[in-house]
Amino acid sequence: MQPGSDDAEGREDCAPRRALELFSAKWTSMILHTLHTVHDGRARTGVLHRSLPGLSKKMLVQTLREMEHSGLIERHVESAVPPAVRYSLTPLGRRFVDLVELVYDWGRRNSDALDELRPRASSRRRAD
Amino acid sequence: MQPGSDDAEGREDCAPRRALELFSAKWTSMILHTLHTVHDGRARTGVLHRSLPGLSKKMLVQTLREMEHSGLIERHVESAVPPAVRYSLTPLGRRFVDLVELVYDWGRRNSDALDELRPRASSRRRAD
DNA sequence: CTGTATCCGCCGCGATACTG
DNA sequence: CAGTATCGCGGCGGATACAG
Repeated sequence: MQPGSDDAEGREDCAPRRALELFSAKWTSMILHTLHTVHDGRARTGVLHRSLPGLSKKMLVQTLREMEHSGLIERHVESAVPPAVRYSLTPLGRRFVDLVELVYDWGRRNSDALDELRPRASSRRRAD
Repeated sequence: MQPGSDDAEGREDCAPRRALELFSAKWTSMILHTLHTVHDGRARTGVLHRSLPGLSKKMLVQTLREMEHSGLIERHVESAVPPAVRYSLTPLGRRFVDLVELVYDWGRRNSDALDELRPRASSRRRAD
């Protein structure tokens, strides 16, 4: 698929597509959720990292960069030595978190249906 | 990260996590959206495929399998020769589509903020 | 503490060919 | 038309080492 051509079902839906992309990023939603509910919208890198056990440092930083670039969070350097950096939600980030929380709520409401199977996205060997 | 240990911030949040996984699957939401809004919740494979220009056949079928396994859709073989298969939303699928539509709406409402930047997930060489 | 750079295995995903 | 199998590449993401 060429970079010049559109990718799927027309351009008029590109904004919703961007919203889906935000959710597709593996850790974005969880980082935002943690930042919002655990740290009240503002936290230092290390603290955030410790709140997300399965997340490697590399992915944390990389995702934070993307989130910053997407306008979901802001990066504040509070001291240079020793380095102290805090990340906080932007207005867009706060609006997106609301959506993320809706997804979390949906998951909780449908936990019984979701627990019944193992979806195991991709590369499954058998439907068993 | 070991398979035996939990992966992030505890198990009590596994259902929300599953919900996020559903969104993380690249095409699931769009297929569901198309199936729901364009085909009224029920469509044949080829028709669905033609409604999603950027999606390869392989990914379509693979994603449909996963969605079926996740309980979002049902597969109906309506005739064997020539093969005619239809996919339709399950109750869970219908509930999930509602959520997907919320995300689409959110994207449309925030299209101005989303259009201002190119998030380009991963492997970016420069911040602008 | 915060962040970058490099190496590298794994697999997501498209292209192609084939079955019924 | 619906689906599977195989190959191949690009990049996701972990581990490690390094810098300020």
